[in-house]
Amino acid sequence: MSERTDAPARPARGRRRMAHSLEAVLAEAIALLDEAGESALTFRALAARLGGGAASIYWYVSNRDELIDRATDEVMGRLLDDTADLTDGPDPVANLRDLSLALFEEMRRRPWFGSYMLRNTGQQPNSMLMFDRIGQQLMRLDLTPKQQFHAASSLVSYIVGVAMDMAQPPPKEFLDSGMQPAEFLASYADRWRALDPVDHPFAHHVADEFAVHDDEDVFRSGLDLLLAGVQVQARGHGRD
Amino acid sequence: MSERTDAPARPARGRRRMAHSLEAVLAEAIALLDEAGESALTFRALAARLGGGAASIYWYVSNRDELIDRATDEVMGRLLDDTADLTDGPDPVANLRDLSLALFEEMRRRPWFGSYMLRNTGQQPNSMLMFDRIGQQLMRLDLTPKQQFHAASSLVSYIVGVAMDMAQPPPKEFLDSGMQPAEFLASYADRWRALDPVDHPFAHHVADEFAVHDDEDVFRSGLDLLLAGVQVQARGHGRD
DNA sequence: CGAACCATAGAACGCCGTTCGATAGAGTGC
DNA sequence: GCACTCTATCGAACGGCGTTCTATGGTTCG
Repeated sequence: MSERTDAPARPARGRRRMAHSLEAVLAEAIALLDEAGESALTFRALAARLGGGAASIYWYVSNRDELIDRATDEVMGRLLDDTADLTDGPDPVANLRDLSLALFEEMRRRPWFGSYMLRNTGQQPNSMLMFDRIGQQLMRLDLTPKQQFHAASSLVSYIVGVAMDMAQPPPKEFLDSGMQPAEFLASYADRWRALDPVDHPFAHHVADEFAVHDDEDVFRSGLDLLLAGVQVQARGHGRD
Repeated sequence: MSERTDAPARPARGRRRMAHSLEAVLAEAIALLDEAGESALTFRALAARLGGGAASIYWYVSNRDELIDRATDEVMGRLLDDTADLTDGPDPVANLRDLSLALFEEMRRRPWFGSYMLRNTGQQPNSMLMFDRIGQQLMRLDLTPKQQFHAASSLVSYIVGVAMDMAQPPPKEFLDSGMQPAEFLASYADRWRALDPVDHPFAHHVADEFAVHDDEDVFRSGLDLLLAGVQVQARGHGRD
C-alpha cells in the first residue's frame, strides 16, 4: 500500500522477501563477470550476492545462456548510449574508426564482453543496433549493398577476433610471479627468441616489437588496414 | 612423464612411435569434437569411446584444457603439412590469401577449431608455426617490423573472428524445422526486414544480400580489404 | 621368483546447471 | 475478517561434469 520512498524513478515494484528484480540480477551478474570472468558467473555465486537462493534466478531468466545474453546486451545498450555522438562526424570512415575504438575500449574494460557480443544477435537487440550503426556509416560510402554488407561483417569479425585475443586469461605463471604486465611481455618475448630461428624467422624478426607492443596500437593498426581497404574499394566504386 | 627420454624430444610434428595411446586419445577426441562440438568432449564420453575409464586419460593429459590444446595443435599440424606448398608463389600477398583461405576451409570443416586456435600459442607449437608462416610472407613486403607484426596479428584476429562467428551453433529453431540452410537464411533475413526501419535502416538495406550470402564470400571479401590495406601500406612504404 | 615400474580404472569429492514442489506474502472479492 | 489466487522465493534433490585418490593388474627385468 504505502510506497517505500527509497525507490527512485523506477520503483522496484512491491518489495517481497528478498526482492530481486531483473535489473538487480543483471547488475550483479555484470559485476561478477567484471570481477572474475565468465567462469565466476554461477547461479549459486550470483544468488549469494543477491542474498537468496539459486533457483530464484530462474524466475527472471530461463537459462544461463540467456543470462549471459541479457548481461551482454545490457552492456551493449549502455555503450550505445555513451557513443551516440560518435557518428555525427562528416567522414563516415572516421566515424567507423571512432566507433570501433569505443568497442575496443569496452572490451579492454570487460574481457568477457567481446566473446559474447556476436552470438545470436536475434537475442541481443542492442548488438543488432550496433551492427546497424556500423552499417549506416558504410551506407554513406559509394559501395554496392553487397560490399557494404561484407564490410560491416568483416569489421565486426575483426573486432570480435581481437576481443577473443584479449579475453584470454593471462597464464598462471604470470599471476604466480608478481611481474608487471610489461615485464611479463618482455619475458614472453624472450621465449620467442628462444625458438629455433630456422623454423621461426618471423618470431625472431619481430620479437623486439612484440616485447613492447601495446594492444591498442595493434588493434588500431589492423583497423586502419581494414578501413584503408574500404576506402580503396569506395574510390574504385564498382565491382566486388 | 609418458615420454621416453632417449628420443631427442621432438618439437611437435615428428611421428611418435611408442606413444601408441596418446595418438588414440587425440584421434578420438578430435572425432568427438568433429561429431558433436566442444561440449561433447567429456572425459567420460572419451573414455567410453576408448573402451576404458575416465581417469586413465589423465595419464596422457593433465587437463581438459591441455587435451583441447593438444587436439587443436594436432589438427593445425596436419594443416601445416597439407598447405606446405601454399607459400611457394612469387606474390607474398597472394600467398597470404591462399593460406588464410586454407585456414577458413579447415574452420568450416571443424567449427570448434578456430575457437581454440589462438589460445596460448605457448602450448600450441603448430599454431605458432602457422603464425610464423604468415609472418614470413609479410617479411617479404616493404614494411617496418612493427608494421609486419601488426599486420600478422590483425590477419590472425580477423580469421579467428570469422571462426567465432561460424562456431556459433545454429539456433535450435533451425534444427527443429527441417529447413535447408538456404531456406533458413532466407527466413532469417525476413526477421531483419521485420525490424523497425527507422532503427535499422542498414538491416533493411542489405537484407537481400544477407538472404543469399555465402560465408566464404564474406570471408574472402574482408580478407581482401585487409590485404588491400597491407598493399597500400607497402607501397607507401613508411611510417606506421 | 620377486621387485619395480607402467598403465588402468573404480569410487568418491565438490561443483555445476537445472527441476520440482512447498510456501510465504500481496492483491482481490465477498 | 476471510478465503482464494497469483507472484515470487527457496530448500532439496538429480544428473553430469572435471578431477583426485587409491588399489590393482600387467610387463619388464634383475
